[in-house]
Amino acid sequence: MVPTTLIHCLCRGRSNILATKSNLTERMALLPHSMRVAAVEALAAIRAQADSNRRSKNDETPFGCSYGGRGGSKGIGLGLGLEECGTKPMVVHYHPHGRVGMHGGGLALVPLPTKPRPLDITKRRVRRPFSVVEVEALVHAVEKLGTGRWRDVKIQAFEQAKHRTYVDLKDKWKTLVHTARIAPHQRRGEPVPQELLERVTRAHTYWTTQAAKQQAELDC
DNA sequence: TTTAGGG
DNA sequence: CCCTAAA
Repeated sequence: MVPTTLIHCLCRGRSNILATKSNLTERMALLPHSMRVAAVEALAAIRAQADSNRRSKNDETPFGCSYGGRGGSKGIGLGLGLEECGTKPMVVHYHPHGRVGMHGGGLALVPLPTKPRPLDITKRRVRRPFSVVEVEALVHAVEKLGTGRWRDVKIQAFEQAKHRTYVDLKDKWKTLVHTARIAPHQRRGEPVPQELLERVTRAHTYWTTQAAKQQAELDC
């Protein structure tokens, strides 16, 4: 099994370059190819900077560190000693889609998280993209029940799908509304038929208006 | 537990 | 997907 999100901060403390070199290599072997390529570049760049700094300040050597990240940034990186960057510990983050990266190629140098990740990636559920069939079922249910009864939507359209909670359905609806608004080329994953997206927009507009009317009644 | 939204 | 304040 190849973990897609690396183990939580595998190397927190400092250690010499020799001890972490193999460490890092092992971890990188588990990374998807795209990330591995970026990682090599990142490490080379950071190492160069670290070497440069060390020459003038006789600091400690950098250490390898990889960990599971969130929000699109898969943690891969090289932690640098406090003095390495002249500031605080930093690590190179690789962003699959290069949105946040500032060094091109989706790379970004960000502060090394000090406090333990609040989430045990161990408990995180495996990703399960909604199929078009599921989207169809969701849209159908929302068209009839509305946007504020996810528990009912779950019971009526996903009763057998034990891995789809009503919160998941609510979240999916949110992304569907968003998907319907952005340009097709910005969408990812299995394409959702345009007609289905139109129904999403329809239902969304309808139920939003409906909720507004309800509110108006309560106001007067 | 369910709703509702931000993370 | 996760986290969680409110209801």
